Amino acid sequence: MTYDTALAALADPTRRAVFERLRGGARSVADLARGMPVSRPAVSQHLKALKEAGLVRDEPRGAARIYRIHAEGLIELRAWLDTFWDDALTRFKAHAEGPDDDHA
Amino acid sequence: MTYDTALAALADPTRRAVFERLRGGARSVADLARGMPVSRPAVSQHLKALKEAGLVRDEPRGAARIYRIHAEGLIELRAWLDTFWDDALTRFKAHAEGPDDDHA
DNA sequence: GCTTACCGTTAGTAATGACTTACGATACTG
DNA sequence: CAGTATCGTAAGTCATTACTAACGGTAAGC
Repeated sequence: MTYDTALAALADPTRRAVFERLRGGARSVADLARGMPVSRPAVSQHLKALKEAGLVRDEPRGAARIYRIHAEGLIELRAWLDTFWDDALTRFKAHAEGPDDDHA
Repeated sequence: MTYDTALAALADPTRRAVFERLRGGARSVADLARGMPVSRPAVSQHLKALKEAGLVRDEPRGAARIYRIHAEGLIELRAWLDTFWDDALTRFKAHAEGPDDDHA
């Protein structure tokens, strides 16, 4: 999976809430949907998007499917964010050593 | 700014491309828009969204406005991502020390 | 085998967001 | 002061997305 699919998957507030609900451990769709302001099929659709983004994994357990967070799916996103820190740090060092040249 | 606004701001492919174009240094709207598949006002709108998310800053330079990346705007998003790593690490440790209990 | 529980998908609807064109405002130059 | 360059915004259009209701499939229990 790539960071752009992870970003897009996490951008939706409801989908992100579904994702965050999984922090407490693996849960079923019905379990997740309880207490949420949207219907169970909507939660199922969001879980599908999170799965396609590589952020969650599921496994069958009887008629239910148990979903859990797949933290590895966030690796690329985190690495991408870090490149901006590296940029800022490089720029800071260059500034400390001499005049800043904005355009490479 | 909060991580949810940063996520939403970066989720759009075109807006993210605008953001990434700024890695090379501060640039004007017209400069950024050159070579992009959308119009200059569209780039301006995206820059507005990035600014509201705290991801870029601008300054006037004559009739032009110069935009540059504000990496500090990514702090909260990075911290939020790290909490998932912390969760995974905690869970791994607990697993190594004894039976895994999925539900807290 | 019927009932219950669970869930993914489809089709339809409504809301949202991305983009464009046009326009007016600001800054700079001659 | 007129012309040029730059840019943000408004209004309109269109595509995309989130959500619902309904349905059919699977698994388990009796």
